[in-house]
Amino acid sequence: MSTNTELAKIFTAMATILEIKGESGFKVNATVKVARVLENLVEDIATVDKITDITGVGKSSATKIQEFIDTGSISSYEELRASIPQGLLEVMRVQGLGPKKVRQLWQEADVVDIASLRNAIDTGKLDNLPRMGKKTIENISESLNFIETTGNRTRIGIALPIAESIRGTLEQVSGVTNISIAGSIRRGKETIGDIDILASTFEPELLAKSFCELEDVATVFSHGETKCSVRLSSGMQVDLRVVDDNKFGSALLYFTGSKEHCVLLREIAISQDKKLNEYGLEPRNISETEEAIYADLGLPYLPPEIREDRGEGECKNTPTLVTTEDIQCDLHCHTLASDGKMTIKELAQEALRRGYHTIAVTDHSQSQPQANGLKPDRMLEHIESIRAVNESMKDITILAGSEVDILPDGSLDYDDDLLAMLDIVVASPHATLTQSTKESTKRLLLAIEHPLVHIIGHPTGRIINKRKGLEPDMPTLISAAKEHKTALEINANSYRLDLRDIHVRATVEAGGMLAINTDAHRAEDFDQLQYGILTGRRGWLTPKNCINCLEHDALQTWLVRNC
DNA sequence: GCCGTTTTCGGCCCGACTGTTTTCAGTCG
Repeated sequence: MSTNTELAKIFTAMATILEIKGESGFKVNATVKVARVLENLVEDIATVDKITDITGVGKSSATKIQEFIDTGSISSYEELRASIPQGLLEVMRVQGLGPKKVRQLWQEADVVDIASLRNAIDTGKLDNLPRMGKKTIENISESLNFIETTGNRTRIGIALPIAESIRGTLEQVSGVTNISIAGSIRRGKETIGDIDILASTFEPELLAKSFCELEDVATVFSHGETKCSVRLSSGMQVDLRVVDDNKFGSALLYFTGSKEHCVLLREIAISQDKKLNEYGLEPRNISETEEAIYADLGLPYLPPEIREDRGEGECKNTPTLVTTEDIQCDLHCHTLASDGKMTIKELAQEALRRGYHTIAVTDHSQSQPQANGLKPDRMLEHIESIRAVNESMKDITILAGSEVDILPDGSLDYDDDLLAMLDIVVASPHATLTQSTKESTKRLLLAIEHPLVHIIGHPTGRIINKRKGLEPDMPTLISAAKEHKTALEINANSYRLDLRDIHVRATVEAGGMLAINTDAHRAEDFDQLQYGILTGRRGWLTPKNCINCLEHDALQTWLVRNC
């Protein structure tokens, strides 16, 4: 785990412990903020000259961070950790339990972890506690069942289709005038905590009823006039908010978040003697559209994907972020030759159907036997087959390429003579993904510097919620990629989304090039593009930094630039 | 704990819903 990630976890834990101990909410918030800043930091915190120069990190936190860098631990954190049972941090994750109730459970019912909480419920130990009625205990018990069976946040590739389906169903309900997905799905985050739907309607009761009676609903948490919460049988929580039609913009802004972005906007409002909430921006009572609210605050329209309080408040103009319509080619796809399900021709026809001018066939190299990776002699035959199909199809260019393994020592899985015969080389790490930062940086650096490599495919090899992947020194890689004109891939597969958003942002700021590829194995995999686009947009990616947005001839020029 | 174009002290975003109360605390987003 990188130092930044480790420290972010420590500060998050510190904040939770402080909460349980009843410390000031402001102190808790400040600590949470330090954790967030560390999570979003691209460079290794150990390499930062003056830690207090980072906004949100003051003297006290900087001292703790420095202590961790020097010694590998933080004494005040260790003391804090020892002051409460460790299992209480887990208990805080139970829906409906906040710091006050957790403290009460601990001090008055000896609850120290999930198991003892379950036991306390089963033995009736909670029955006589103040403000702990039958319903509250029932709710805790139900949440406990849920946390015991699941846990992770949901990948956007799962959550977005569900959200779209719910939105589509509710849109048909009589009286609905406006309906939108909000929350972290609208912002395109790689994982989603719950689904937020915002609607306005002439018949709020009917909409709420329709929502709570959706086929997949397993539990109804709350069923109010303006807010309903349910859990689906899949475990996902869905919140529906109902607002007046003329307040839709301010409500959409509010419920899209992020929380940090909304705080930023309210602070900007306050500095202008205005007041912003989900009902609008006072004193001029602006609420109909998001655009009007941003305009009254003196800001350009900020797309949902960049609403993370990562500097968007400084924007003078709306950034021109990449869209799916800008994408003109896919440069990382598989066929039957390795582990894909399409022939070369089927792949090209699908690309044509999507309006692409170019498609790259990049099957696996020899070190991927489980994926039917091609030995050099098969690769040579495959190149011939690709050229033949390319000749036979008029309206699309089919590139003969390979997804070549970057071996653990940084060498490539084919020799240079073979690589030189290819139109495009995507070099990707697949195995030995537990290397140290030093080893993985060296490994990827060699591939970036290789003159025959065009793109580094899924640079870290992470699988969301499953595999951490490599943790190379990204600023070093980004700077080398710019220098050697090697593009870094955003693998659009929703399991991967690798590079992740903050590294895309760092690449864009460094002036480097990115690719957004679907890594398609079947025709429907092209639909994953939307997740890569969302990740790109979260990284402030513009079409001019994305090679998939190049016109046909410009792409050809880019491909031969180093050869 | 963090921050500063009135500030190095005194603020720090805000409203809905639930369950338990009988006027509101706690949680959530």
